Amino acid sequence: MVRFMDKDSRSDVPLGRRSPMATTRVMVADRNVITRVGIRSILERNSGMAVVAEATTYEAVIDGVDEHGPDVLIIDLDLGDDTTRGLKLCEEIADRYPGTKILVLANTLSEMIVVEALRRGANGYMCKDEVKADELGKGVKAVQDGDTVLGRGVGSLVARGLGSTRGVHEHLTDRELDVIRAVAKGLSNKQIAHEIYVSESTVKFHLQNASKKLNAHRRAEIVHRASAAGLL
Amino acid sequence: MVRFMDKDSRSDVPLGRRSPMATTRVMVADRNVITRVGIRSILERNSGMAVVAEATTYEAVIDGVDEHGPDVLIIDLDLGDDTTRGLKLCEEIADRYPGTKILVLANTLSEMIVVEALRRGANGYMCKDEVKADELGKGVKAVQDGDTVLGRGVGSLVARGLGSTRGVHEHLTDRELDVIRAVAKGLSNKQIAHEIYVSESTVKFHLQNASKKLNAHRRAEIVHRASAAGLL
DNA sequence: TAAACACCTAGCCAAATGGCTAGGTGGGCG
DNA sequence: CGCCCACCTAGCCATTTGGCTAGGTGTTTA
Repeated sequence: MVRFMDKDSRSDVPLGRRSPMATTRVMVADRNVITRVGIRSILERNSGMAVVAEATTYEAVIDGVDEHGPDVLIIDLDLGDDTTRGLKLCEEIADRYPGTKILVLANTLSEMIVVEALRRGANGYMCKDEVKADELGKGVKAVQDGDTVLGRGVGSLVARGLGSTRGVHEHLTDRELDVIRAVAKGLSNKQIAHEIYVSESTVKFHLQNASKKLNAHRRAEIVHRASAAGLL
Repeated sequence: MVRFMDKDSRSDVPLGRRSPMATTRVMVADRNVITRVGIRSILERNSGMAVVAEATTYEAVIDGVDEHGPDVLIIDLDLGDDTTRGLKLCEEIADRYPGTKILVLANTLSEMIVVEALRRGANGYMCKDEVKADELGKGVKAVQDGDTVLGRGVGSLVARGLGSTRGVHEHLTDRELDVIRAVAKGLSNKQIAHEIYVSESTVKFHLQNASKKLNAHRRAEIVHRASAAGLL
């Protein structure tokens, strides 16, 4: 079952279905102290859950999950300078620790990232700026129950995306990202070619492919979209 | 006095200097519930301060300050779709309510925004992702005391910036921002000209000026910088 | 093994861009 | 009153770009 949390769909979330004594054990991964404290407060006070571990780096997430085996991992994919690594982390956790459900709590809302995260094993995706206090606890409970949760705004975004393009799961390759990052620095194709030791043609090739994947037609737009997706 | 919070300079913050009974009254403006709860927890539990009001929109900030007259306003400049409005808000608060000190707590760290905020009356600038739990309370106390506080990373950034370019306070005009936002959408100069009802020459003119101010040489770089500064 | 994929290269051409000079207007401020 | 500033326009020209077609390699995977 997939739960959308747009509008007033909150009423359909069945509360008290689970054994009331089984405290949900949560782990929080976010580089931001304020956010960690906030999540802890909300979860422990209002939902009777226990935050058993925290992490601020990609490495610490693995260690924490391994050591504490939480029921749910709330994670911000951006734990360093590379969101892509957060996605890989999702995959690894989902793979090695199937008992731990993953709820992504992101700063930015990008269709591409959402789809990628879900594809790689995340059980839910919510946006920090959109989520209401009570929704957080409900979201955690839902993913623990095995549901897929899409927070406010996320659901409609994905639905819209799925309708428009067939694949959508088209993610940028490493090389394409290299080129995009260079473009963001204001380099010309020639300069980029020189920087990454390939011909100018190759740079253009990667850029063309990236354009199609991001549905952009100008390098400025590519940079904008990549930036909005937290990719650079 | 300006306090930098890089490295281990925390030891030089004089604690207990103020009357121990005068509880600091704080107002928090941030669209993100988690952040609001987090700040409240940190401040009330560890520093004995009181969060007397919260706000999630630009309008509500003014109302809250007017009604509660907090000692310190902790604000995220990005309360909507336009960070520029947050800057104007700073100016207005500093102007009309000099009794309320302003501590900006930003998501992103951009030299331009920092300088602009301070120029318009903010008393401190900290970055959410960099700040440590204890620094938040100390920062609030410091701005209340009339000091200017620059959080970890912010101080060095500004110092570096001040040394490099003479002016730096060069901020983008409204029109330049219009054009940059259009560029980010992937429009050509011709399309932009049509969209904002000016000639193509004018679009190029604004872009050239923006290039100089942002020290960029290609539109992709302009978009990147503006994006990093939270301007689009 | 064949397909799929990331990656690399070449050339073509119209269109867009960057970098400049050289003008114009109206509003605000010392 | 000048002066600065945001804003608007024009033209020039070398360079860059977008979009295309048409190849090539090596690795992974069904």
